[in-house]
Amino acid sequence: MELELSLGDASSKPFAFMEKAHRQVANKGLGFSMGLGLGSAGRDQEEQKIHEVADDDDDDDDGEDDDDGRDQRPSMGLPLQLDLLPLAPVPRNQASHQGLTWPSDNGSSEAGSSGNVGLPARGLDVNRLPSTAVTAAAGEEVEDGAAAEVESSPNSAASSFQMDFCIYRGGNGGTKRDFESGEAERTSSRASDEDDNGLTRKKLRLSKEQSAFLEESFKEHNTLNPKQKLALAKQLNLRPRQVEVWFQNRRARTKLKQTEVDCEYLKRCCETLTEENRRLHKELQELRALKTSNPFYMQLPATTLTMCPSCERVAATSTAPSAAASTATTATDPSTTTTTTANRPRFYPFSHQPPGAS
DNA sequence: CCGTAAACCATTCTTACGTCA
DNA sequence: GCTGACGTAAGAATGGTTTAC
Repeated sequence: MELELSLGDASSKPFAFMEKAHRQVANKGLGFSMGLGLGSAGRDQEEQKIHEVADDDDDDDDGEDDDDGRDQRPSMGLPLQLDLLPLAPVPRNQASHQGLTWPSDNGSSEAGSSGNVGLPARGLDVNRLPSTAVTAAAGEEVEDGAAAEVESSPNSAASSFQMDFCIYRGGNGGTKRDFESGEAERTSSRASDEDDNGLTRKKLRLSKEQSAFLEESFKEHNTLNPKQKLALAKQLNLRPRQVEVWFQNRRARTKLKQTEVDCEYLKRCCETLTEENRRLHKELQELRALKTSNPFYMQLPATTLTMCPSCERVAATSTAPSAAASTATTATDPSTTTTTTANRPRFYPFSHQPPGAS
């Protein structure tokens, strides 16, 4: 589990997707449902559709995949639906979303266009290039030397934050996407190993402020459209590629954590089913033994087995089978009489309360 | 069918941190 | 208590692949 970082006050309105999630809980009463696609190869084999609703843990945002059609590939196999009760609803993150605005598809919201919007009010502007670096970057991209100038104590968040924004690539290490982004390219740590003096190592990590802001953004949308990406990059003074990569890695972490949760749940299911199987085997042996000792036992037609309305089990006693069946039939609603085998209730001849039914 | 963009995935690499001699 | 080597977890970044359009 991760600690959530909070920014600003805690009185902000919950995010839209959380409201949606709560509606789902209210309407369906499902807190956790999971489908497993079985029988198909490749990625569909492990296709999982997870909706973990109202979970305060930050790895719960898979529901946001609904925003993006990519993850909606239908499972090829027959899905196995598993449901869990909803977790105790905890007030969703206490973080403020002040200033976090998302550009719509038509670009109506220009979150990053103004220096007064969003993080700059919290001091992100301090991470802009120092004057020397800006000067160096005026005609060309900032050289590694500029980053070396500002390198300071790694324990200082502010200083590292500033440094993060001052590390730029020398200009030849960009990927295709970096090139296409047209942004000043920050150096990767790999490239930075070949420093001028070979002694300094550039910081790779994003600052806490940047990560927190990205985290908040991820809670809002776990995928980005190009405009959102650009706006975030502009707000955080990062390359769009960095924002893209951060979201990709964040989705991967979310998926990994969810997979771990699913694995634990399936393990418990497996244990339960194993126990059920063991119990049924034992029951079958007892029935066979009983049949051997009393050949007339279990000669009743299936239509005489009646569902007990209280425990939803077939009513029966260890007394004379015909009498028990007839009394049970007359004592219950005839509509509960079981005649099919497709949904045949379990038969517990030795106790009214099924094992483990507590 | 082909090209492109976006997302995913596996992997590498860096950094921070804990442990221990 | 301090220090450096070492191991490890977390996260940033990369290249290849898949998928939708």
